[in-house]
Amino acid sequence: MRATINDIAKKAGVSKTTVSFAFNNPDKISGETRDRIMAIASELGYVPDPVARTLAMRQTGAIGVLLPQSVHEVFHNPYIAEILRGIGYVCDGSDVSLSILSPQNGVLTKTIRNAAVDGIITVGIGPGMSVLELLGQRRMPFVTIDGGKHTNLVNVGIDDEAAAEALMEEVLSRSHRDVAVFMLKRVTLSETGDHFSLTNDMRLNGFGKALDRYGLSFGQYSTARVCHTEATIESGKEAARELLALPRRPTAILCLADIQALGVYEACREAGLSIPKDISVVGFDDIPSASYLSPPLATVRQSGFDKGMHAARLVTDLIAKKPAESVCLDFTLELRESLGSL
Amino acid sequence: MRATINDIAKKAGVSKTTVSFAFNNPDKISGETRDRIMAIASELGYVPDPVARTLAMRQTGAIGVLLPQSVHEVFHNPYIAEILRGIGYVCDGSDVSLSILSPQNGVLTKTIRNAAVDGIITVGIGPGMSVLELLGQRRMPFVTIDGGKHTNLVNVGIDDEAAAEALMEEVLSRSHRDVAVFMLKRVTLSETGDHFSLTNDMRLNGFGKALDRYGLSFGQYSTARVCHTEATIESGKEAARELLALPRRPTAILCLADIQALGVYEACREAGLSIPKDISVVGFDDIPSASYLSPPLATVRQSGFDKGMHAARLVTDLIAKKPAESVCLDFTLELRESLGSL
DNA sequence: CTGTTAGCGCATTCAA
DNA sequence: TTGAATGCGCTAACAG
Repeated sequence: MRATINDIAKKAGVSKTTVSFAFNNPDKISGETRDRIMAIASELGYVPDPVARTLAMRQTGAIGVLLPQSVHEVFHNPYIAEILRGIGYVCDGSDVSLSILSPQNGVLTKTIRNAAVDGIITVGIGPGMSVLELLGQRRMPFVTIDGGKHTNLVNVGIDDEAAAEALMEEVLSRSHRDVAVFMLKRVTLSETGDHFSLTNDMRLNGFGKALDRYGLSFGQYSTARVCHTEATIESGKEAARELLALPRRPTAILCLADIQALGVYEACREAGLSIPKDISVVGFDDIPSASYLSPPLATVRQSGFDKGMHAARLVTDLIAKKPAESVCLDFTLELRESLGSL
Repeated sequence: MRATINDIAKKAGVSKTTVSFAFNNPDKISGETRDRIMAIASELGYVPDPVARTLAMRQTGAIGVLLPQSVHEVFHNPYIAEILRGIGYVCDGSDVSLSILSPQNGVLTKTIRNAAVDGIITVGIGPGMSVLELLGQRRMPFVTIDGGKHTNLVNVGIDDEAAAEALMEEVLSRSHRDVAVFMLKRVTLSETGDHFSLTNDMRLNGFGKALDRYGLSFGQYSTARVCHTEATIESGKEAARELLALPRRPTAILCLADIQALGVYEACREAGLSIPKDISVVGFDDIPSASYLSPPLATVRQSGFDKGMHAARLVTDLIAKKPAESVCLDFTLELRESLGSL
């Protein structure tokens, strides 16, 4: 068995308190006893148990990032990586570590109950979802990213509707009338069948507004259609393949995640189509590689790093019982070459 | 204050055990008492405290990934993301969660001591480093990724030396004689000034072997030079800029991380150089976007996903007291267009 | 099926 | 400066 604080105390002929002080409040004891204790500790390979420590101090020194996707999917998505990078930037500077909280057995409930963290940042989970109730039940400080606007909810995000509307406007103003939108598939969150689709819905609204101005609308028989896809290269490729095989293929594809665009590019290459001459492609997020593609990908730039950074600061404040308020960040259109005129 | 198991027990007129069973061993008590307890629990918003649970059960249900880089840097590197994806793949299937363990205050020592995890996977940390000793001191099961070969160390990696040698051979066989290698900067691990550079050194050895066959060698005045860089786009760009400004610029740049190549591409674009006509660029890792660049990046393909997956399985075995042995994975050369002949 | 009891390993208040 | 005692919240062996 591993040595415990008792073993050290006994061997050093002091009490547990003294040993504890040696590690946590060195100034409170004489340098001599401290040295003796530390020597014995290192001899016996003693290291204070983090869990017991956590229980006694009632704080873990970790924050969790709650994601509706599997861990496997999470690290597949460069945009989420950007968010994590922003969160990490704050963690690095404040001695807290990061826990990835993903569904266990496809369900988030258990994950939340078992999470040993001081606070949580959710990504893509909105109000009205049982998950957030559970968080409240645990009296867990939390901040949402892309969780939608809502009073008494601290959220970090952009105006997705406005961003989508602006993007679609650019597409339509270039005479495209036959467009396809790659939505992100909804995800099951708990046994009660929760879904997440907040930003998706907001963006759809935005697209709709712009379409409306041009007398267009989404629909089975219209020329604006929605494809349900995942935020992966493969899914983008697959969906694009289907579209490109249609007798009358769309002239523009809008991906709700840049990462899908990589797949679309490949599908176009396979089909011998040139971007943007034969077909236009636009994305959303502006992941790092977007501008390195050829042609560079037109997209909506929203800083995942900033989102993460703000969220991490806010949850840190919340943990310290300081007040925190929602943040709405800016977005910008990056109209690169992949979007052309008809 | 949050309700505890005692509050529930008291209010339900049962003992703590019964409440505990209601949550963990529902079959051990009558359905009736269970329902009553759960009703009271949800009424009082009771959720078993994960930390106390962990202390009592002596297992956290989490594994940690120990990285010598800051969290911020970690999520900047697509290759590490691939490793994490592999680890995540195993986690998703076995109900364990993932903790990112990065240096605190630039030092890993504290991180290791405070890590509340059942096992650890290190990335880029090798034998002879104090970090591993500390891990042993904590009796913590661990597996290294890219930690080098060593008896009594469970490691997952590839034959870096052979991979580097093969890569350099391809470059030299295409008549390049003036090559630059972008090494990865060493990193400080602890107060005692630990460094990590295992895979780097192995690869340098491999490069050297190939160079040797052509009568070349690294050196200040030779035509094979080493640049110390970080694994980021920016660092790659910066280093490339300097090289391209030289009176006699190299004809080939070898990046030890694909991500740097993105920066090199950009620097070449700025300088009006075409790849591979004016200069060749090769990488290492084969990150997802490598094949989407234009021209596609020549590189050494090693599967980060597989590394992560194997390491996670091994550490899981170790935690379960099962035996585990090192794994050496394959690599393959992806000789894409960015590598040309002189 | 349920209750009693004893830890799990450490932090910390209060006395000495 | 040090020590004894108490609590953190839960699990699990054992007894009934």
